[in-house]
Amino acid sequence: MDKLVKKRRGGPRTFDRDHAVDTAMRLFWRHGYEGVSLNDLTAAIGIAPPSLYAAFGSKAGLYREALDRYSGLPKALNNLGQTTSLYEAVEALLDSAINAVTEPGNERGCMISSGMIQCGGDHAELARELAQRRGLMRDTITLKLEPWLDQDGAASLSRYLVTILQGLSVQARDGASREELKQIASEVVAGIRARSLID
Amino acid sequence: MDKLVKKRRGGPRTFDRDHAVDTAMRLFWRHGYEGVSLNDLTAAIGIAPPSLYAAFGSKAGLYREALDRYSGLPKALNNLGQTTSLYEAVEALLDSAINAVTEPGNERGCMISSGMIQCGGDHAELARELAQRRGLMRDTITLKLEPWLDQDGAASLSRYLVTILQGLSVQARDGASREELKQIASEVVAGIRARSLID
DNA sequence: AGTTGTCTTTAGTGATCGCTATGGATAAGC
DNA sequence: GCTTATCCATAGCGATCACTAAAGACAACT
Repeated sequence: MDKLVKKRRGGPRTFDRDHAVDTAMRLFWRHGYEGVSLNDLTAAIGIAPPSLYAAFGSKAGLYREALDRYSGLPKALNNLGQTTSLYEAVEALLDSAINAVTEPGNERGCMISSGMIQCGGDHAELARELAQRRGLMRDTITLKLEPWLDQDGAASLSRYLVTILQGLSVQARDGASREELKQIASEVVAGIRARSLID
Repeated sequence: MDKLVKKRRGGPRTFDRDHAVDTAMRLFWRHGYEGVSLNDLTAAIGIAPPSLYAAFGSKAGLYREALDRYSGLPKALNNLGQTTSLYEAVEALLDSAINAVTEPGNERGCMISSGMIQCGGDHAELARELAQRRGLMRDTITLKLEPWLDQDGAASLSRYLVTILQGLSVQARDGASREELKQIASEVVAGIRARSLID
Protein backbone atom coordinates (compact mmCIF):
# COMPACT_ATOMS: atom_id res chain seq x y z
CA MET A 1 0.00 0.00 0.00
CA ASP A 2 2.63 2.49 1.03
CA LYS A 3 6.15 2.74 2.19
CA LEU A 4 6.14 5.95 4.15
CA VAL A 5 9.47 5.42 5.82
CA LYS A 6 12.76 4.58 4.23
CA LYS A 7 14.51 2.88 7.07
CA ARG A 8 18.26 2.91 7.20
CA ARG A 9 19.51 0.29 4.86
CA GLY A 10 23.17 -0.19 5.54
CA GLY A 11 26.29 0.96 7.14
CA PRO A 12 28.51 -0.47 9.82
CA ARG A 13 26.14 0.18 12.64
CA THR A 14 23.75 -2.33 13.91
CA PHE A 15 20.41 -2.45 15.64
CA ASP A 16 20.08 -2.43 19.41
CA ARG A 17 21.33 -5.86 20.31
CA ASP A 18 20.45 -5.59 23.97
CA HIS A 19 16.92 -4.61 23.18
CA ALA A 20 16.64 -7.51 20.78
CA VAL A 21 17.72 -10.06 23.38
CA ASP A 22 15.38 -8.51 25.89
CA THR A 23 12.43 -8.66 23.55
CA ALA A 24 13.22 -12.24 22.60
CA MET A 25 13.59 -13.19 26.25
CA ARG A 26 10.10 -11.95 27.04
CA LEU A 27 8.59 -13.81 24.10
CA PHE A 28 10.35 -17.08 24.85
CA TRP A 29 9.63 -16.67 28.53
CA ARG A 30 5.91 -16.47 27.91
CA HIS A 31 5.40 -18.76 24.94
CA GLY A 32 8.32 -21.16 25.12
CA TYR A 33 10.78 -22.01 22.37
CA GLU A 34 8.37 -23.71 20.04
CA GLY A 35 5.63 -21.19 20.72
CA VAL A 36 7.61 -18.32 19.21
CA SER A 37 8.23 -18.13 15.48
CA LEU A 38 10.92 -16.29 13.60
CA ASN A 39 8.20 -14.01 12.35
CA ASP A 40 7.12 -13.22 15.91
CA LEU A 41 10.70 -12.42 16.83
CA THR A 42 11.57 -10.21 13.89
CA ALA A 43 8.26 -8.38 14.13
CA ALA A 44 8.64 -7.71 17.86
CA ILE A 45 12.27 -6.71 17.62
CA GLY A 46 11.74 -4.68 14.47
CA ILE A 47 14.40 -6.21 12.27
CA ALA A 48 14.55 -8.48 9.25
CA PRO A 49 15.51 -12.14 9.51
CA PRO A 50 19.02 -11.77 8.07
CA SER A 51 19.91 -9.27 10.77
CA LEU A 52 18.80 -11.73 13.39
CA TYR A 53 20.82 -14.53 11.84
CA ALA A 54 23.89 -12.34 11.45
CA ALA A 55 23.71 -11.48 15.13
CA PHE A 56 22.65 -14.74 16.72
CA GLY A 57 23.23 -17.48 14.19
CA SER A 58 19.93 -19.21 14.65
CA LYS A 59 16.70 -19.19 16.58
CA ALA A 60 18.32 -21.52 19.11
CA GLY A 61 21.27 -19.16 19.44
CA LEU A 62 18.98 -16.29 20.26
CA TYR A 63 17.14 -18.49 22.71
CA ARG A 64 20.36 -19.38 24.48
CA GLU A 65 21.30 -15.75 24.72
CA ALA A 66 17.85 -14.96 26.07
CA LEU A 67 18.38 -17.65 28.69
CA ASP A 68 21.69 -16.13 29.68
CA ARG A 69 20.05 -12.76 29.97
CA TYR A 70 17.34 -14.25 32.10
CA SER A 71 19.85 -15.98 34.32
CA GLY A 72 21.57 -12.68 34.94
CA LEU A 73 18.42 -11.03 36.17
CA PRO A 74 18.34 -10.15 39.88
CA LYS A 75 16.41 -13.13 41.12
CA ALA A 76 15.87 -15.77 43.71
CA LEU A 77 19.29 -17.33 43.77
CA ASN A 78 21.40 -14.28 43.14
CA ASN A 79 20.67 -11.95 45.99
CA LEU A 80 20.23 -14.02 49.08
CA GLY A 81 21.49 -11.95 51.96
CA GLN A 82 23.06 -13.81 54.82
CA THR A 83 20.60 -15.33 57.20
CA THR A 84 20.96 -16.62 60.71
CA SER A 85 19.08 -19.89 60.56
CA LEU A 86 18.13 -22.59 58.12
CA TYR A 87 14.46 -21.85 58.09
CA GLU A 88 15.17 -18.17 57.53
CA ALA A 89 17.38 -19.03 54.59
CA VAL A 90 14.64 -21.15 53.06
CA GLU A 91 12.13 -18.43 53.79
CA ALA A 92 14.27 -15.87 52.03
CA LEU A 93 14.82 -18.14 49.06
CA LEU A 94 11.15 -18.86 48.58
CA ASP A 95 10.13 -15.28 49.15
CA SER A 96 12.58 -14.11 46.56
CA ALA A 97 11.44 -16.76 44.11
CA ILE A 98 7.80 -15.88 44.59
CA ASN A 99 8.49 -12.25 43.93
CA ALA A 100 10.36 -13.23 40.79
CA VAL A 101 7.61 -15.39 39.31
CA THR A 102 4.88 -12.88 40.06
CA GLU A 103 6.77 -9.69 39.31
CA PRO A 104 4.24 -7.24 37.85
CA GLY A 105 5.19 -6.20 34.35
CA ASN A 106 7.10 -9.41 33.77
CA GLU A 107 5.88 -12.69 32.44
CA ARG A 108 4.68 -15.09 35.09
CA GLY A 109 6.63 -18.15 36.06
CA CYS A 110 10.28 -18.98 35.64
CA MET A 111 11.85 -19.26 32.23
CA ILE A 112 14.28 -21.92 33.44
CA SER A 113 11.99 -23.94 35.67
CA SER A 114 9.24 -24.12 33.08
CA GLY A 115 11.32 -24.01 29.92
CA MET A 116 11.28 -26.79 27.37
CA ILE A 117 9.63 -29.30 29.68
CA GLN A 118 8.06 -30.86 26.62
CA CYS A 119 9.23 -30.34 23.07
CA GLY A 120 9.53 -31.98 19.70
CA GLY A 121 12.18 -34.56 18.93
CA ASP A 122 14.25 -31.91 17.26
CA HIS A 123 15.28 -29.42 19.94
CA ALA A 124 16.15 -32.33 22.21
CA GLU A 125 19.58 -30.77 22.56
CA LEU A 126 18.10 -27.48 23.76
CA ALA A 127 15.86 -29.34 26.18
CA ARG A 128 18.89 -31.08 27.64
CA GLU A 129 20.57 -27.73 28.11
CA LEU A 130 17.55 -26.47 29.99
CA ALA A 131 17.59 -29.51 32.24
CA GLN A 132 21.23 -28.79 32.86
CA ARG A 133 20.46 -25.25 33.90
CA ARG A 134 17.85 -26.58 36.30
CA GLY A 135 20.52 -28.86 37.72
CA LEU A 136 22.70 -25.82 38.22
CA MET A 137 19.95 -24.18 40.21
CA ARG A 138 20.03 -27.15 42.50
CA ASP A 139 23.80 -26.98 42.92
CA THR A 140 23.57 -23.30 43.75
CA ILE A 141 20.95 -23.93 46.41
CA THR A 142 22.97 -26.78 47.85
CA LEU A 143 25.84 -24.41 48.45
CA LYS A 144 23.58 -21.94 50.21
CA LEU A 145 22.43 -24.65 52.58
CA GLU A 146 25.78 -26.04 53.57
CA PRO A 147 26.29 -23.68 56.49
CA TRP A 148 23.49 -25.51 58.28
CA LEU A 149 23.55 -29.04 57.02
CA ASP A 150 25.95 -31.84 56.24
CA GLN A 151 26.57 -32.64 52.61
CA ASP A 152 23.85 -35.24 52.23
CA GLY A 153 21.33 -33.16 54.09
CA ALA A 154 22.03 -30.12 51.96
CA ALA A 155 21.80 -32.13 48.76
CA SER A 156 18.52 -33.67 49.78
CA LEU A 157 16.93 -30.46 50.95
CA SER A 158 18.03 -28.56 47.88
CA ARG A 159 16.51 -31.20 45.65
CA TYR A 160 13.32 -30.72 47.57
CA LEU A 161 13.52 -26.96 47.24
CA VAL A 162 14.10 -26.87 43.49
CA THR A 163 11.11 -29.14 43.19
CA ILE A 164 9.14 -26.51 45.08
CA LEU A 165 10.49 -23.77 42.85
CA GLN A 166 9.50 -25.68 39.73
CA GLY A 167 6.04 -26.24 41.13
CA LEU A 168 5.75 -22.59 42.10
CA SER A 169 6.52 -21.61 38.54
CA VAL A 170 3.64 -23.71 37.29
CA GLN A 171 1.36 -22.28 39.94
CA ALA A 172 2.33 -18.77 38.96
CA ARG A 173 1.71 -19.45 35.30
CA ASP A 174 -1.69 -20.85 36.18
CA GLY A 175 -2.58 -17.55 37.77
CA ALA A 176 -2.02 -18.15 41.47
CA SER A 177 -1.78 -14.89 43.39
CA ARG A 178 1.28 -13.85 45.29
CA GLU A 179 -0.58 -14.47 48.55
CA GLU A 180 -1.45 -17.99 47.51
CA LEU A 181 2.16 -18.69 46.67
CA LYS A 182 3.27 -17.31 50.01
CA GLN A 183 0.82 -19.67 51.61
CA ILE A 184 2.65 -22.53 49.91
CA ALA A 185 5.97 -21.16 51.09
CA SER A 186 4.69 -20.99 54.65
CA GLU A 187 3.77 -24.68 54.43
CA VAL A 188 7.34 -25.43 53.43
CA VAL A 189 8.89 -23.25 56.08
CA ALA A 190 6.59 -24.57 58.80
CA GLY A 191 7.76 -28.08 58.02
CA ILE A 192 11.42 -27.19 58.14
CA ARG A 193 11.03 -25.20 61.32
CA ALA A 194 9.10 -27.97 63.02
CA ARG A 195 11.78 -30.46 62.13
CA SER A 196 14.45 -28.25 63.61
CA LEU A 197 12.45 -28.03 66.82
CA ILE A 198 11.94 -31.70 67.45
CA ASP A 199 15.58 -32.65 67.10
CA MET B 1 9.18 -48.18 -5.01
CA ASP B 2 6.58 -50.76 -4.33
CA LYS B 3 3.17 -51.13 -2.83
CA LEU B 4 3.28 -54.65 -1.53
CA VAL B 5 0.14 -54.41 0.53
CA LYS B 6 -3.23 -53.24 -0.60
CA LYS B 7 -4.68 -52.07 2.66
CA ARG B 8 -8.42 -52.06 3.08
CA ARG B 9 -9.80 -49.01 1.42
CA GLY B 10 -13.41 -48.73 2.42
CA GLY B 11 -16.34 -50.24 4.12
CA PRO B 12 -18.26 -49.34 7.21
CA ARG B 13 -15.59 -50.40 9.65
CA THR B 14 -13.02 -48.16 11.06
CA PHE B 15 -9.52 -48.32 12.45
CA ASP B 16 -8.77 -49.11 16.07
CA ARG B 17 -9.88 -45.96 17.80
CA ASP B 18 -8.61 -46.96 21.22
CA HIS B 19 -5.20 -47.73 19.90
CA ALA B 20 -5.15 -44.39 18.13
CA VAL B 21 -5.93 -42.45 21.28
CA ASP B 22 -3.36 -44.45 23.18
CA THR B 23 -0.66 -43.79 20.62
CA ALA B 24 -1.51 -40.10 20.51
CA MET B 25 -1.47 -39.92 24.30
CA ARG B 26 2.05 -41.26 24.44
CA LEU B 27 3.27 -38.83 21.80
CA PHE B 28 1.63 -35.79 23.38
CA TRP B 29 2.74 -36.92 26.81
CA ARG B 30 6.36 -36.96 25.78
CA HIS B 31 6.57 -34.11 23.31
CA GLY B 32 3.71 -31.81 24.25
CA TYR B 33 1.00 -30.47 22.01
CA GLU B 34 3.18 -28.29 19.84
CA GLY B 35 5.93 -30.88 19.71
CA VAL B 36 3.78 -33.40 17.86
CA SER B 37 2.78 -32.84 14.25
CA LEU B 38 -0.10 -34.31 12.32
CA ASN B 39 2.45 -36.23 10.38
CA ASP B 40 3.88 -37.72 13.57
CA LEU B 41 0.42 -38.73 14.67
CA THR B 42 -0.76 -40.32 11.45
CA ALA B 43 2.54 -42.11 10.98
CA ALA B 44 2.53 -43.52 14.51
CA ILE B 45 -1.12 -44.50 14.44
CA GLY B 46 -0.91 -45.85 10.93
CA ILE B 47 -3.77 -43.94 9.35
CA ALA B 48 -4.18 -41.11 6.88
CA PRO B 49 -5.08 -37.58 7.95
CA PRO B 50 -8.74 -37.70 6.81
CA SER B 51 -9.38 -40.70 9.04
CA LEU B 52 -7.99 -38.82 11.98
CA TYR B 53 -10.13 -35.79 11.26
CA ALA B 54 -13.25 -37.87 10.75
CA ALA B 55 -12.71 -39.47 14.13
CA PHE B 56 -11.46 -36.58 16.25
CA GLY B 57 -12.28 -33.38 14.39
CA SER B 58 -8.92 -31.75 14.86
CA LYS B 59 -5.52 -32.12 16.42
CA ALA B 60 -6.86 -30.37 19.51
CA GLY B 61 -9.77 -32.78 19.66
CA LEU B 62 -7.43 -35.74 19.65
CA TYR B 63 -5.31 -34.05 22.28
CA ARG B 64 -8.32 -33.57 24.53
CA GLU B 65 -9.27 -37.18 24.13
CA ALA B 66 -5.71 -38.21 24.92
CA LEU B 67 -5.93 -36.10 28.07
CA ASP B 68 -9.13 -37.83 29.08
CA ARG B 69 -7.51 -41.16 28.50
CA TYR B 70 -4.56 -40.12 30.59
CA SER B 71 -6.82 -38.89 33.38
CA GLY B 72 -8.50 -42.26 33.49
CA LEU B 73 -5.25 -44.09 34.01
CA PRO B 74 -4.79 -45.71 37.42
CA LYS B 75 -2.67 -43.06 39.05
CA ALA B 76 -1.84 -40.99 42.05
CA LEU B 77 -5.20 -39.49 42.78
CA ASN B 78 -7.40 -42.36 41.78
CA ASN B 79 -6.39 -45.22 43.98
CA LEU B 80 -5.57 -43.86 47.38
CA GLY B 81 -6.57 -46.47 49.90
CA GLN B 82 -7.77 -45.25 53.25
CA THR B 83 -5.06 -44.24 55.61
CA THR B 84 -5.01 -43.68 59.34
CA SER B 85 -3.15 -40.41 59.65
CA LEU B 86 -2.45 -37.24 57.73
CA TYR B 87 1.19 -37.92 57.15
CA GLU B 88 0.38 -41.40 55.94
CA ALA B 89 -2.10 -40.00 53.49
CA VAL B 90 0.47 -37.59 52.15
CA GLU B 91 3.02 -40.37 52.03
CA ALA B 92 0.66 -42.54 50.03
CA LEU B 93 -0.19 -39.71 47.65
CA LEU B 94 3.42 -38.89 46.94
CA ASP B 95 4.45 -42.50 46.65
CA SER B 96 1.71 -43.14 44.16
CA ALA B 97 2.63 -40.03 42.20
CA ILE B 98 6.28 -40.94 42.10
CA ASN B 99 5.48 -44.38 40.78
CA ALA B 100 3.30 -42.80 38.12
CA VAL B 101 5.90 -40.35 36.83
CA THR B 102 8.66 -42.93 36.75
CA GLU B 103 6.67 -45.93 35.57
CA PRO B 104 9.00 -47.99 33.38
CA GLY B 105 7.66 -48.31 29.86
CA ASN B 106 5.73 -45.07 30.16
CA GLU B 107 6.84 -41.57 29.41
CA ARG B 108 8.35 -39.76 32.35
CA GLY B 109 6.54 -36.97 34.12
CA CYS B 110 2.88 -36.12 34.28
CA MET B 111 0.96 -35.18 31.17
CA ILE B 112 -1.31 -32.85 33.15
CA SER B 113 1.23 -31.29 35.49
CA SER B 114 3.70 -30.56 32.72
CA GLY B 115 1.28 -30.05 29.85
CA MET B 116 1.09 -26.80 27.91
CA ILE B 117 3.00 -24.80 30.48
CA GLN B 118 4.24 -22.64 27.66
CA CYS B 119 2.70 -22.42 24.22
CA GLY B 120 2.05 -20.14 21.30
CA GLY B 121 -0.64 -17.47 21.37
CA ASP B 122 -2.90 -19.77 19.43
CA HIS B 123 -3.66 -22.76 21.63
CA ALA B 124 -4.26 -20.38 24.53
CA GLU B 125 -7.64 -22.02 24.93
CA LEU B 126 -6.08 -25.46 25.25
CA ALA B 127 -3.58 -24.12 27.75
CA ARG B 128 -6.43 -22.75 29.86
CA GLU B 129 -8.07 -26.15 29.81
CA LEU B 130 -4.88 -27.74 31.07
CA ALA B 131 -4.64 -25.21 33.88
CA GLN B 132 -8.23 -26.08 34.74
CA ARG B 133 -7.35 -29.76 34.93
CA ARG B 134 -4.51 -28.91 37.27
CA GLY B 135 -6.97 -26.99 39.41
CA LEU B 136 -9.12 -30.08 39.51
CA MET B 137 -6.18 -32.07 40.81
CA ARG B 138 -5.98 -29.63 43.67
CA ASP B 139 -9.68 -29.95 44.43
CA THR B 140 -9.40 -33.71 44.47
CA ILE B 141 -6.51 -33.60 46.90
CA THR B 142 -8.33 -31.13 49.11
CA LEU B 143 -11.14 -33.62 49.52
CA LYS B 144 -8.72 -36.37 50.48
CA LEU B 145 -7.28 -34.16 53.22
CA GLU B 146 -10.52 -33.05 54.84
CA PRO B 147 -10.71 -35.97 57.25
CA TRP B 148 -7.72 -34.50 59.07
CA LEU B 149 -7.88 -30.77 58.56
CA ASP B 150 -10.31 -27.91 58.61
CA GLN B 151 -11.32 -26.39 55.32
CA ASP B 152 -8.64 -23.74 55.17
CA GLY B 153 -5.96 -26.12 56.30
CA ALA B 154 -6.91 -28.67 53.68
CA ALA B 155 -6.99 -26.05 50.95
CA SER B 156 -3.61 -24.71 51.91
CA LEU B 157 -1.95 -28.08 52.23
CA SER B 158 -3.39 -29.33 48.96
CA ARG B 159 -2.09 -26.27 47.15
CA TYR B 160 1.29 -27.09 48.59
CA LEU B 161 1.00 -30.71 47.54
CA VAL B 162 0.02 -30.04 43.93
CA THR B 163 2.99 -27.73 43.77
CA ILE B 164 5.12 -30.68 44.87
CA LEU B 165 3.50 -32.91 42.27
CA GLN B 166 4.17 -30.40 39.54
CA GLY B 167 7.76 -30.10 40.64
CA LEU B 168 8.12 -33.86 40.82
CA SER B 169 6.97 -34.09 37.23
CA VAL B 170 9.72 -31.75 36.12
CA GLN B 171 12.25 -33.67 38.16
CA ALA B 172 11.14 -36.93 36.61
CA ARG B 173 11.37 -35.49 33.12
CA ASP B 174 14.86 -34.25 33.90
CA GLY B 175 15.87 -37.80 34.68
CA ALA B 176 15.74 -37.99 38.45
CA SER B 177 15.66 -41.57 39.69
CA ARG B 178 12.81 -43.01 41.65
CA GLU B 179 15.01 -43.04 44.73
CA GLU B 180 15.81 -39.38 44.35
CA LEU B 181 12.13 -38.56 44.07
CA LYS B 182 11.39 -40.60 47.16
CA GLN B 183 14.02 -38.59 48.95
CA ILE B 184 12.05 -35.48 48.07
CA ALA B 185 8.87 -37.09 49.30
CA SER B 186 10.52 -37.96 52.57
CA GLU B 187 11.44 -34.31 53.03
CA VAL B 188 7.80 -33.39 52.58
CA VAL B 189 6.52 -36.09 54.89
CA ALA B 190 9.11 -35.32 57.53
CA GLY B 191 7.90 -31.73 57.64
CA ILE B 192 4.27 -32.67 57.97
CA ARG B 193 5.00 -35.26 60.60
CA ALA B 194 7.12 -32.87 62.61
CA ARG B 195 4.38 -30.27 62.56
CA SER B 196 1.89 -32.77 63.84
CA LEU B 197 4.22 -33.62 66.71
CA ILE B 198 4.81 -30.12 68.03
CA ASP B 199 1.18 -29.13 68.22
C1' DA C 1 35.39 11.89 -4.43
C1' DG C 2 35.87 7.17 -4.99
C1' DT C 3 36.49 2.66 -3.14
C1' DT C 4 35.67 -0.85 0.07
C1' DG C 5 33.14 -3.25 3.41
C1' DT C 6 29.34 -4.19 6.14
C1' DC C 7 24.72 -3.89 7.36
C1' DT C 8 20.32 -3.89 5.83
C1' DT C 9 16.35 -4.86 2.94
C1' DT C 10 13.45 -7.43 -0.33
C1' DA C 11 12.18 -11.48 -1.82
C1' DG C 12 11.94 -16.06 -1.79
C1' DT C 13 14.03 -21.04 -0.68
C1' DG C 14 12.31 -25.95 0.17
C1' DA C 15 10.07 -28.09 3.85
C1' DT C 16 6.44 -28.72 6.86
C1' DC C 17 2.37 -26.95 9.24
C1' DG C 18 -2.83 -28.31 10.12
C1' DC C 19 -6.32 -29.57 7.27
C1' DT C 20 -9.40 -31.11 3.23
C1' DA C 21 -11.48 -32.03 -1.70
C1' DT C 22 -11.70 -35.79 -4.58
C1' DG C 23 -12.30 -40.23 -5.90
C1' DG C 24 -11.55 -45.26 -5.52
C1' DA C 25 -12.54 -49.41 -2.82
C1' DT C 26 -15.37 -52.11 0.04
C1' DA C 27 -19.38 -53.63 2.86
C1' DA C 28 -24.41 -53.60 3.74
C1' DG C 29 -29.30 -53.66 1.94
C1' DC C 30 -32.20 -55.18 -1.56
C1' DG D 1 -25.78 -58.86 -8.81
C1' DC D 2 -26.73 -54.30 -8.28
C1' DT D 3 -27.23 -50.03 -5.79
C1' DT D 4 -26.11 -47.23 -2.07
C1' DA D 5 -23.65 -45.64 1.70
C1' DT D 6 -19.45 -45.26 4.06
C1' DC D 7 -14.68 -45.16 4.90
C1' DC D 8 -10.26 -44.75 3.33
C1' DA D 9 -5.86 -43.14 0.79
C1' DT D 10 -3.90 -40.10 -2.68
C1' DA D 11 -2.84 -35.80 -3.46
C1' DG D 12 -2.63 -31.29 -2.54
C1' DC D 13 -4.65 -26.90 -0.33
C1' DG D 14 -2.90 -22.14 1.46
C1' DA D 15 -0.22 -20.70 5.22
C1' DT D 16 3.69 -20.69 7.83
C1' DC D 17 8.06 -22.83 9.34
C1' DA D 18 13.29 -21.66 9.95
C1' DC D 19 16.46 -19.78 7.05
C1' DT D 20 19.16 -17.45 3.09
C1' DA D 21 20.76 -15.51 -1.65
C1' DA D 22 21.12 -11.22 -4.00
C1' DA D 23 21.52 -6.59 -4.03
C1' DG D 24 20.77 -1.83 -2.32
C1' DA D 25 22.21 1.82 1.06
C1' DC D 26 25.08 3.87 4.13
C1' DA D 27 29.72 4.69 6.82
C1' DA D 28 34.67 4.56 7.12
C1' DC D 29 38.99 4.85 4.86
C1' DT D 30 42.11 6.34 1.38
